[in-house]
Amino acid sequence: MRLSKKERQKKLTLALEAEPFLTDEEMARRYGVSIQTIRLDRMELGIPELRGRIKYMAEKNFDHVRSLYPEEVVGQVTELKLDHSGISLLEIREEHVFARNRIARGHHLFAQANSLAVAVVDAEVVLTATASIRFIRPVRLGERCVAKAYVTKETHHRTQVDVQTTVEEEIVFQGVFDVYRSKEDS
Amino acid sequence: MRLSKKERQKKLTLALEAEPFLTDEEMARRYGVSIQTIRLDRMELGIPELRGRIKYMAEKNFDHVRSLYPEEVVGQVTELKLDHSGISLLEIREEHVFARNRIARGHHLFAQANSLAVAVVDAEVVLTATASIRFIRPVRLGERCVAKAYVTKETHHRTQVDVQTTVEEEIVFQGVFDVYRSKEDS
DNA sequence: TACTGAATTAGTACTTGGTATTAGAATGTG
DNA sequence: CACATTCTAATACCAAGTACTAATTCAGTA
Repeated sequence: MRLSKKERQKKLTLALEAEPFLTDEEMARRYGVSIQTIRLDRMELGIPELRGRIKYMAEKNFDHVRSLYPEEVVGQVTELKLDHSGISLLEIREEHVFARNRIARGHHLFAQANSLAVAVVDAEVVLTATASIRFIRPVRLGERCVAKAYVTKETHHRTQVDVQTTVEEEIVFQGVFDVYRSKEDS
Repeated sequence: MRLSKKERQKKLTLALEAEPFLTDEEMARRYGVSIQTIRLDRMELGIPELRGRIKYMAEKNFDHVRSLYPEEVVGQVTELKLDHSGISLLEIREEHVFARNRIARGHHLFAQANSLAVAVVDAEVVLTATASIRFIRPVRLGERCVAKAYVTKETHHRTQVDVQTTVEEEIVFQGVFDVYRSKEDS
């Protein structure tokens, strides 16, 4: 057997997220099933036909020009004491959450914490080596995440940074980052 | 006399600028001419058909949105066996690296691994609970990261997923994700 | 007024990427 | 084995066209 129905449907969903301009024919070819099967899949998943998807996107573009900027650093750094501590702020917006349940994807919280951990270390090259993290409770759309980082240990080429992220004083994320650094800035 | 050819064609051009989603039929109705006349007009003016216009807009929108919006699942999922394993691909591009040294920011590798770990788990709600990760060697601009995820343990509401990311067979990242799930799909 | 050329309309065959529906075949499971 | 699920096939139909041919209408003029 090639793929289970479920797997194919999941792949199909993911594929269409990345490439919404695929025809049923092309998808049938990719997964080695008939075009009818793909159509049944779309029915079950409630995915509209190609022309519908295209039109939806075109309309979104036409009357709702989006102006989102790619963030340079994840979160807004509000305080920074090099080699000591730092604070950053991240408000959870649409682009951070799962569409289904509006819960923030873990990697955004990680990204906030990680980039802060890297930012507090004062060196030319700073890279995360290892990290141990906990997502303590789900974070929802609209919540403001405050990440606080503290340098807890420093050895030859390593720095340990503890990060704690809170939403309204409640801890939602914890991480210990072991960061590698070299060519220390003076 | 209704309108001269020139006048009609000028109006038509303007109308389509304001409302690009008009069918030939609708335009024919508006100007009181036959559908064939409208088609001849479009030919002469080099205006593509409705579906072409829509698609063009959708593509513009897609490129625009995609470059600004973080992808749903980070990386391209190429294989997926639910509750068993999965593979995803991520090519490191400009937006993933530090400008200074062109080394990928850790959180992108994490995001690839994390979203893959979440994707392989077959349940309605899937959230990362904890993770323990290691960045084994820096990944550079242009390198192709292949993340392989395997489910290694399953308990009541938890699934453990091990992810290993390689670049040309060389391990660059390792992570153990402890994933919470609920309301299993039937 | 009849003629000419441009403009318009009509009609047919064909295309893409589907929907909607019915029916049958293949596969997996109790 | 029987049965259900899953998959494939086949047909009729649709929108919104392209491509092409042919006929008709109109406007100006010789």
